[in-house]
Amino acid sequence: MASLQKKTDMKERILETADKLFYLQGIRAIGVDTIAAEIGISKRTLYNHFPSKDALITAYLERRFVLPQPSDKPPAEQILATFDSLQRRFASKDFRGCPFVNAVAELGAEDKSVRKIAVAFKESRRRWFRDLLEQLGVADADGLATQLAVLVDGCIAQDLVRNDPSMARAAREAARVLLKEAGVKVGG
Amino acid sequence: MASLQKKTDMKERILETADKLFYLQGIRAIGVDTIAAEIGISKRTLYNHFPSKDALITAYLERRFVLPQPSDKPPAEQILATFDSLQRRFASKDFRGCPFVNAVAELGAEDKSVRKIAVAFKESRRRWFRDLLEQLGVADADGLATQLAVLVDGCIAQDLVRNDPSMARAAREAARVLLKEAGVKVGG
DNA sequence: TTTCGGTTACACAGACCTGTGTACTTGGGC
DNA sequence: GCCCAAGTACACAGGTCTGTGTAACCGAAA
Repeated sequence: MASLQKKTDMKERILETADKLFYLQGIRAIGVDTIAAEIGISKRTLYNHFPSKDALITAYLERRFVLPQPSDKPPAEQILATFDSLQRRFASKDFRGCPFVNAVAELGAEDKSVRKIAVAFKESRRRWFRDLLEQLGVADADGLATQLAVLVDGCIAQDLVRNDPSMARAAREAARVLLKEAGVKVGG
Repeated sequence: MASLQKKTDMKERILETADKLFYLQGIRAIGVDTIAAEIGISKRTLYNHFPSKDALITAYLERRFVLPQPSDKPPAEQILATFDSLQRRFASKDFRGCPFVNAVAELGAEDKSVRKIAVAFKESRRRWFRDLLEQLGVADADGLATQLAVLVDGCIAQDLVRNDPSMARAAREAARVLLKEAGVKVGG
């Protein structure tokens, strides 16, 4: 089974490298040769693990589909912490927007499978907000969750263009006001 | 002077077509051959009007740099009308997100001139919001303007992925709450 | 030792890209 | 009628891309 282990290792190494290059430089900007060269493997090996670049793109996006860890912190705190976490990520030079939004922007709407993953991701985050808001007893949890999701993608887009992490603070402040207006007791 | 007229016409025709194709299908996805073929001109003619594809990309984005018309409607109404206008544009099948955000996503951060135009555009809209908020006597006009700009780009990104014009309504509702909280009297 | 899965090196097809070079046509102004 | 700017037709250089074909290699398991 050592060979099988090695096989999955190789697949993961390819995905890691593809992730880094696709995300930082763009999916269309990176060729499979570049990915193989970066790892130091032959292009043949890459194609033995993924049947096509499209499959690699799909796997890249699926790997980026990470849900927030469940937490026992108060829901309102979790919601606001989302924006603090974003602000920290904005500060990194390796942050370059939302990979799903970027992929849809790059590949166009005709690419069904990519758009499907992107929609699923956006909806999963909106639902995460909604569940927390329901725990808080917010009347229109669904509507407010949508507004929070808009704030998240808004500050991400703004930071992508401007490279200004304070966009996350602005979004956080807006979120705080919306929560308060919805009757949620909220701290700092 | 008829020939000069024709010359500018040709340049404008090239730009129009480049705009349509770049915006709907992506800058990297469209080659200069495709643009020339769509107009029915030779590639040589295109290169007689623009020295390079980069120049065409820059001109495309500059042409998209349209400021809102000055209006004598009440400032709060103008602000909220922004989101109504977005909602109408979302409903069109030809809407595919913000061309500036898309260009930065596609071409990467290394492309200085593209990013510069994108930043200028984002900032010009934020300033437009800020001026209106100052007319309304809002205390932190600058901060609130940033929040409104975040809402705009947020619902655009959401609609790009989801194709759901109601994202503009959600952003509008959030904007209404933020305005009210800032002490602005605001209608529906 | 033999076998075999995974990998390598490398050439190649076929497509597409940007940008140029060149000789030809066409139509309006003199 | 002639000129000349603008556009056309078309080949081509030189690069990139995805994906395949093939023969050799290497290390571990039988």
